[in-house]
Amino acid sequence: MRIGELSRRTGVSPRALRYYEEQGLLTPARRPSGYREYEERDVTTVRRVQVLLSAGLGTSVIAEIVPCADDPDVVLAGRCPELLDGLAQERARITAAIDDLAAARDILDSLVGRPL
Amino acid sequence: MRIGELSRRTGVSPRALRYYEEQGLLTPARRPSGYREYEERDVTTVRRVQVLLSAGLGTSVIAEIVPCADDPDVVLAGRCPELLDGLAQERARITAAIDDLAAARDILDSLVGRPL
DNA sequence: CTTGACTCTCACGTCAACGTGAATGTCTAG
DNA sequence: CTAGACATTCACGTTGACGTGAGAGTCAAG
Repeated sequence: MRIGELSRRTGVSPRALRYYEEQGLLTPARRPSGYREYEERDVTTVRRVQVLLSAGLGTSVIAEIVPCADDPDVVLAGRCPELLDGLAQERARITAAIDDLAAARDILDSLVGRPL
Repeated sequence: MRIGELSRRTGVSPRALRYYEEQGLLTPARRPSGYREYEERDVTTVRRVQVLLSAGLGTSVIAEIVPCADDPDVVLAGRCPELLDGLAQERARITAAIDDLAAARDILDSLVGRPL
């Protein structure tokens, strides 16, 4: 499929999809015309990328993750052992971020007079 | 106290403190020399600002909140009724952000093979 | 009086994930 | 064959919360 269809099916702008390629998150084939040709699995990849981005992961980190999880069935992990450390760190970062948000929400609540 | 001490006591850079003033989050007095003179309560204010910033609130929103909570004892809320709506929205935003982060964390876990 | 730490005000630089044209080429339906 | 939708590659613009000098004034200590 071409970039427009992938864009519609994922809700991600063509510009963003080209940006993902520039960052190494996607590597679509090219037609003789230069048009990008995407695969079905790229739909899944793009969705996964979106979630990870919203989690605050940078494109460089995601670029390391994506190829390790290229088989959606096996979904496994031990494939890229050297990533486990980094992923654990990211997980900790996310947990910390959640805690921070909860703390900020508590502050808002106290400002509004809602008891903790 | 001057900007350096406030910086040390809050862990916030002088540049950031000047930025906060520019955004209306702080309004320190000035010495004849032009030096900023901060009060004790500014330490608390800065810390609160930090938490709210980390929660994703913009400086303009915080600028509206800070003066309404200037009395840390009264901590009350109804003082600025017109803010309640906005704050409720922000609260919802924070809650949504927490949910997103939790979802992303679950995805990371599934990638690592950890069961949900 | 001078040194050094501290402060001041511009004002441009940074980073991330794109948005937004501009100029041009490709494809497909009538 | 031609119009229109869709694609390409630059390349600069955006947003927020600051970082980073530059050039100059201030202040306490020796």
